[in-house]
Amino acid sequence: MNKQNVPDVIVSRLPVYLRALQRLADAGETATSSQELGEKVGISAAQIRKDLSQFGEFGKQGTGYHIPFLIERLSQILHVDRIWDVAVVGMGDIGHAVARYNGFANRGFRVTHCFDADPAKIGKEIGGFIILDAKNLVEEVRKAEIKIAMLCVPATVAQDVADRLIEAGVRGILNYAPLKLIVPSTVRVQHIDPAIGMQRMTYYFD
Amino acid sequence: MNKQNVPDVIVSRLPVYLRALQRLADAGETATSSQELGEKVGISAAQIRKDLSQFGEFGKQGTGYHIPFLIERLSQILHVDRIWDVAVVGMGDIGHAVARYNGFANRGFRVTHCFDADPAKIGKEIGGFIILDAKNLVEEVRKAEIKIAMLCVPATVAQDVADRLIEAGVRGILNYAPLKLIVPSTVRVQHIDPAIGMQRMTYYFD
DNA sequence: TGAAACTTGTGGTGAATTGCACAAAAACGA
DNA sequence: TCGTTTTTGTGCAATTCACCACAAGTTTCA
Repeated sequence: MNKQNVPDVIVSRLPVYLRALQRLADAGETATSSQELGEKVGISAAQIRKDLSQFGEFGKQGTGYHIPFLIERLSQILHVDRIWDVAVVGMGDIGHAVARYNGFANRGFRVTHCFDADPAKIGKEIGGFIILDAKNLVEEVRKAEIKIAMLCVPATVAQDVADRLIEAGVRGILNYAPLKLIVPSTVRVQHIDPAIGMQRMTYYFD
Repeated sequence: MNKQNVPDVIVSRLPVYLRALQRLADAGETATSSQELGEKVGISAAQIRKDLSQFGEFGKQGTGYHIPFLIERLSQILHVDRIWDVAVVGMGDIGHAVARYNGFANRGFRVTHCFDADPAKIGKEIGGFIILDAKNLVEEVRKAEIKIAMLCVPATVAQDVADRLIEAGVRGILNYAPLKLIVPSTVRVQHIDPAIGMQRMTYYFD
């Protein structure tokens, strides 16, 4: 259960397990096995058992895993047994889409703040939120105690905005800008770049 | 240069190198070193040299790498020394955003076809394209010889749409639906799920 | 009841990946 | 010209990671 000892590669798989379990639960299932779960997520059964064993003994021999219980434990481990408020910065096409994204429901997140620097956009409404002036980003994010941000600004200003988010207390950034952010080791970054995903596929094409 | 022998993990880093090199080129730079590139992408210099050496000797001792040449070679290796036509299926918020995404410019891709099954959306224009009827997906995709698709439909129909894309000749799918697709080994899938990215960060939060 | 069928958690093993260190080559400067 | 600096490509070592196999616990069913 010691956080220091769990490799990143294992942590990165836990959300995948959780997502599959929630789909099973939604389908009315109450029990599963490492075998079945492995087929759903494309990971070997042995791998799943070993990953989960890092955090405790959640299964029962002969029976497998009780889905609601495993969901509860994984949610606790991943700290999504609560709702995290999220700020979206940059209200272009991507920011617009993620702000309205309904895929966060029951997964631990909700967008509560949207920012943009463009005067033409400030004050407009998107998905029930008023777009706030990016000038007040540090102040607003700090006041709302937001720890997670989605960065949807152009690459040219991404590092600057990231610095200000961190100054405001943000500890995790989902980065849609096509560059690597330089952040302190206390801050986590996840990169999302569709073009990189596509280039990882075209390599294998003729 | 043998494709079979290059591990996936190395291939997955090449687009990251390419992206950083293109940024350097845009900034007017013509030369770089594994050291400098490593700092830009957050990967050790030795790792970068070893990765590149899988495909040839692109650098020169004492000098480093000539950026335009390395961009050219990496583009060839990743098969983005051409433009791939891309189909977007599902014109919800995400599909809308990726169809209009301008981050593909100069990275080997352009959206040419948009599909949706909703009669209210069919025929409407998005980013210069008319939304086509998903009923004709197989026929249209095959006719246009499209090999890459972005899947932005709800999870409930994602597998079915993926099957039809593959039937139509698609060999790579960028999947925004929150589930693992079952595909033949000849087809590549890249998953994009913002919630999973965020849960990979909250694990490390208190 | 008892045997057969399942399934977990884990020790051991082999493979894959990363990091280190250095020879060799090129550039630079005095 | 010649020593110093820079940098690549790579053999080797160390680490990390994934997989196999099995004892032990549980359920099922005759």
